[in-house]
Amino acid sequence: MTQYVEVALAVPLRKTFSYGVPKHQSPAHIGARVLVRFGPQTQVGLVVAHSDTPQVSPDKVRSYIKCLDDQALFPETLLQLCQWAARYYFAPLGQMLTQALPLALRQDVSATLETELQWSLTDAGEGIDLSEFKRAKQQLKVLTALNQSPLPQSQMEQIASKSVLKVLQDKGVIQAQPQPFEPDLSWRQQLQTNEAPLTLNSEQAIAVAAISSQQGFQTSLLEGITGSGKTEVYLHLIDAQLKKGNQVLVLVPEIGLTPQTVSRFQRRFDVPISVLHSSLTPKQRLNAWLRARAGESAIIIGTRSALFTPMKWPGLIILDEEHDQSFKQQEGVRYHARDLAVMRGHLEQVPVLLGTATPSLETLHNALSERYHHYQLKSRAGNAAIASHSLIDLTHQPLEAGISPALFEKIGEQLRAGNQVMLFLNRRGYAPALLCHECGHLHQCQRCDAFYTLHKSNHQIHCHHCDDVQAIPHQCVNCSSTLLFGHGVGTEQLEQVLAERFNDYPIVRIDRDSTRRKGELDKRLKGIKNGDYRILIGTQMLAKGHHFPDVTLVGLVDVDGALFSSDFRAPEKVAQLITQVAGRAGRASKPGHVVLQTHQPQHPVIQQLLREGYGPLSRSLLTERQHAMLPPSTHMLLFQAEAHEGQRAYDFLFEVANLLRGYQALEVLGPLPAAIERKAGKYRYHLICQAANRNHLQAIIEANLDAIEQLELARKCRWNLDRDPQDLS
DNA sequence: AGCACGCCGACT
DNA sequence: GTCGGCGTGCTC
Repeated sequence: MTQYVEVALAVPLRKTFSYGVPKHQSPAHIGARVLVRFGPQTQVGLVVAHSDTPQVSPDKVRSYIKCLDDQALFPETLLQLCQWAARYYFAPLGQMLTQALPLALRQDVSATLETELQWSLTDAGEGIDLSEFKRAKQQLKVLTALNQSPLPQSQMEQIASKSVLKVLQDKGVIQAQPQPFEPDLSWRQQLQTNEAPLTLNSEQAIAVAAISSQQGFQTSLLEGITGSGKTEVYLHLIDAQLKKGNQVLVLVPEIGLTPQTVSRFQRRFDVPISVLHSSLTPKQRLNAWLRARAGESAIIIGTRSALFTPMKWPGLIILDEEHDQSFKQQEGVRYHARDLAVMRGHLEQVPVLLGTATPSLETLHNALSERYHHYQLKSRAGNAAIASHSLIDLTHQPLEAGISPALFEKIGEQLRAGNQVMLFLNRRGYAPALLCHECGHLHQCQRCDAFYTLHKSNHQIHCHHCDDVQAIPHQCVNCSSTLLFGHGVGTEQLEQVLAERFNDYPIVRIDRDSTRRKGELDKRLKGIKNGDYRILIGTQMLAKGHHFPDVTLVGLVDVDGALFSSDFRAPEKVAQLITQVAGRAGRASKPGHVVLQTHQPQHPVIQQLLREGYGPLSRSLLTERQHAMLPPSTHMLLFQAEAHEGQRAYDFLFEVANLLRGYQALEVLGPLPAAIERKAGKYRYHLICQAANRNHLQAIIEANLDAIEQLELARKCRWNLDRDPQDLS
């Protein structure tokens, strides 16, 4: 007999809470929401289990106030996914569920689709004599229309104004009733396609044939150079699934979810598509979620969090640009959507497809060890040429805004030939520091171990780490000199210098500052496609998701900055960026050319990338990681702690290290200061744990988590766990 | 996390 | 005298 339900709540406590079932009610289903009193507050929680013994003495247990859903909110597989993720990421289940579910479901409202009101005649209205309304033309129009058939609100508003409807409603001759939601599932009966599919080349055809014949759960890596037609493979696989009446979930990087991406799917399939992007209101998000759950959305496209969208008939999960870092959540439960997508496929028993031109070493490792199927697309569809590369050695070169004479020369050449030119620099603002020319002082943020970035356009200096903004000082804070200059180069300066030097050619800049306004990014990208601009300047934002066929020259202004980052993933990420950028440019008739500026032309990563390409380089990097005992051949867990009083954070991690130090299977490094030791006034430290065996890591941490949480210092600093950290900053 | 309770400093 | 600062402790 079920007397109690176990409820997961949105609190950072690694446990569930027992509640009683209100009298004369049957217990809420597992997966349903309940409204509960929790301490002095009322919260919405999710029932995750039934039991007949509460976790605390029965006199402490309260009953829940009411049940909000008469059935489970989502299929059991999704609850299992969240339970698995909570365990894997050492996170409270309630917190994981909170991140997975639409925000609107945390309110005390029923999870049903908003339905439209339907207007009809009342019984009194049916028998009414229309001649009474000869002089009320508007009212007559309404009554005549409804005499034919009931009409939804949207159509009624076309016929007459709200006030007219109100008058008739008050007379008791017409009524408005909510229509029950009926999902439109017609796409499952007869699949309508708009555009005809393209003919596949043999590599594409092999991948499509193999993947579409997969039964149950399989993971495949589709490694295809840019322009090799990965999307066409996706579209063929989606087609096959839709024909079977199955839904397809497509996950894309944050920046890649543009109207153009969605329209590519809409042009091909005449089916309902749900798009889950960050600018939806909570209500819109819930609607998209409910339509997917009801099976109405044939295709669901979204970023990281769309991974948790329920599907009635799941058929396939596609994760595009698998290597993209935006799939890793960086707040709350730090899950990786790629890894969870694979787990979801396993739980739902559907195939998972990871596509990219530049596989992450994690995925490559799985593919090479045959855990994943591996399909390669090596030729560019439509015979588009692969961009050529060259290096510019910056040593002893005079630079202007970081650009060498040789690069200026090439830019001029291409512009005069009527082509577009694209320049990358991964630093926004005018200059990454403000320098005093008399005493050499670099203006530093008071709250961070970082320099202010100079933003000339809005006359500010801005700390990119804590968001502090100040007016540009007139005098040096150290020596009062007025000779203050920007030190180093950012995209804003690059734009200014190029605009002066090539003043005949329109220029566009794409970075976080220039695209802050909603719709601005899309507007600028459209302008580029249109040929409105000839010089394109941007940070990594520009490298993602878009092909620019008229660009014939791509310049990476500063490769060294990225290459010499302290992060062990830096070489992998640089190689991905260079390869991705190269793939964005050029077309068959006008091949692109990529120029890398570096002070280290002999750097082995750069050398191998240019000579052999990303494929061989990534395999070498993988071997190096294995020798260095770094992921993916080992499993990593990062403890991060921060406090205003740095010693507390350090001491906490020191005690954690002491708890964990005794295990053979676990290597513990640190505590070490974070790359930026002080950020927004807080001191930050890291403790890195590594294990060759992930089950050992799991077991050791699980065995010690309670003790860690109970450390006195645990409450005196802010700390969190990051499993499989992507970024050790 | 949120919220209450509680114990010390600067204000009408 | 009280308002309010945030340290501490608890939530079925």
